[in-house]
Order: sequence, then structure tokens, then C-alpha cells
Amino acid sequence: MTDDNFDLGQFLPYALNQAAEAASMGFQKHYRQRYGMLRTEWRVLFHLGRYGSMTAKSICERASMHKTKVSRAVGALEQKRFLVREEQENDRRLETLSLTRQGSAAYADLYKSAKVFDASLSAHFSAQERDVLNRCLEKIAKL
Amino acid sequence: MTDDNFDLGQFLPYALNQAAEAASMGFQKHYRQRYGMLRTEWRVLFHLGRYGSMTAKSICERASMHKTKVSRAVGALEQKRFLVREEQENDRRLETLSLTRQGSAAYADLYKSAKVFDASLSAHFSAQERDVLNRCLEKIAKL
DNA sequence: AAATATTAGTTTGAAATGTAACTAACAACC
DNA sequence: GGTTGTTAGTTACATTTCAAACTAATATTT
Repeated sequence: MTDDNFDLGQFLPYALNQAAEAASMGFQKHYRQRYGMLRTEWRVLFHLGRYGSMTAKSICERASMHKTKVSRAVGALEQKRFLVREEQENDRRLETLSLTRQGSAAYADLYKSAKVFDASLSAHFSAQERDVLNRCLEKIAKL
Repeated sequence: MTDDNFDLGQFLPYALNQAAEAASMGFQKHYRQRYGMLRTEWRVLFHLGRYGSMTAKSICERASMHKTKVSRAVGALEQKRFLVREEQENDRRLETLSLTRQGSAAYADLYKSAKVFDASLSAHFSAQERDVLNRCLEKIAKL
């Protein structure tokens, strides 16, 4: 943001939101049309699909999602028969969440769409740009 | 996203959202604490402050915000006495929105905060990175 | 072991958002 | 000049989110 050329489009929180919004919308139709999922559900599905069974708490931490969001997303995915819960014996507050066969299939399918979609976005950038972009986003997310 | 190292953190829609969320949260307290504004209101305020009086329609287009969001944000800013509406004579469907003295003051104040905040984010990146980041975000937002 | 504090997760009521229908003004067409 | 179509903006309702209170289980303190 150079000094008095202040432009909203260059203010990071704004620019990030505009880009995130556009990208999200683009990907939304895949999980929404095909599986009637919400963004929160898609995220939970991906965490379980990619990183394996874990508790809701772990998903909260990994995805920086609030526990109420996760709770609802888990409920919705359970209703869709995409995951099951299993109480842990040593600590009955904890539930291990695991994808069902159906859930894994949905994950595999959406995973493929994600790669295609991501590739179509990446096509607009050089490898270096893509690299810088990734590193910057990661850094910002951790602030 | 290199082939079978698929990592959620590198999937653009996800990474963008995480970063956008983090950045937004960081800036939120300024407009929220000091003026009780929402993100939509802040955006409208900034558009008027930076680019001058205009109709709600123009804000919709410039900010890619849906008209109901803009309508509500305008209503809220009006209640806070940050803007006034003026019906256009040649077309009475259109209202020119303009910041009041109070609104301009709020804008000036938040504008300063925005610059400081943006600078604090930018500090983590080189000028080149920052440049790549801006260009990429802009491109994605336009897809 | 009783009392207190934490922790995982859910529920609830309020605020915000999205979608679609609506109103009022203008435009175009016959 | 009346009918039809568009456009700017608002309203209403349904869905989603946010914050805070809640439940049930485990940990800690005394």
C-alpha cells in the first residue's frame, strides 16, 4: 500500500477477502450441488479424509474452527452417513470421528475436484508466484 | 499443490479463507470496538471515504457486494449518522450517498488504522512478495 | 472422598447472511 | 397512452453463524 495511492484493493484484509470469496464460490458448487454440503462440512470431511480419524477437538485445532461450527458440521455429516462417532474408552468425553465408506467415497470424489479446481486457478500463475502466494497465505493465517 | 503431497493448507480456496479470516479478525477490532461497525459497514464507509459520494448500486459493483448487504449497511451507517442519502432529481430511484462530517472523521481515523495494520502485515514480506501477493489476489478476485 | 475446576461437546437465543419476493420509478414498445 | 419490461432499493423469511450457557465426564484440590 504505497503512501497516498491508498487503494482498497491493496489493503490486505480486503484483498484477501475478495479473493477468498471468489475462490470459495468457485469451489462451492462441487460440494454443494453434488452433496448438499456447507463449507464447514466440506472442511471437516477433508480433514478426516486427508489426515485420518480424529476427535472434534483436533479438527477445531487443525482447522481453527470454533467448536460449535465443528459440532454442527459433524452432526450434518453424520446424518448424511458420511461419518460415525465412537466413544473413547479411556475418556468418554472424547469421540473418535471416522469416515464411512460413503464418506470416503465423497472425499475421494471431492478431492479430485479440488485438484482440478486448484490447477485451474494455478494456471494463471507462474510456479514462483504460486510459491510466494502459498508461503504468504500460510504466514498470514498463523498471525 | 504437488501431486500426492496434497495438503489442505495448499489448496487455494482453503488457504485463502484461512488467511482472509486471520487478517479480517485482526482488523475487525478497530472498526468494531471503536465504532460498533460490521464488516459490510466498514466496506461501505471506505468506498465512500476513498472514492467519494456514489449510489448504492455503484458500491455493489465496486465492492462486489450483494445489494441487500449494501442496503443494510447503508441503513446502519445512516442510523449512526455517518452518511446521508439524497434523491437524484433526474431519476428518483437513485440515491446519492455521502459521508457526513462524522462519517468522514470515522473514515479518516480507520484509514489510519488500516495503514498501520497493513504495514504490520506487510512487514513480514519482502517488497517483491508483497507485489506478487497483491497481483495474485487481484487476479483471483476477478475470476 | 467431597468440593472445585477443566475439558469435550451440545444447545439455545440473538445477530447476520442469503434468497426471493416486493415496491416504486423509469424505459420501451405497441 | 397503456401495457410490458427493467432497474434501484427494501422487506420478509429461511438458513447460517456467533456467543454464552449448559451437560457430562475427567482432573485437581483439600
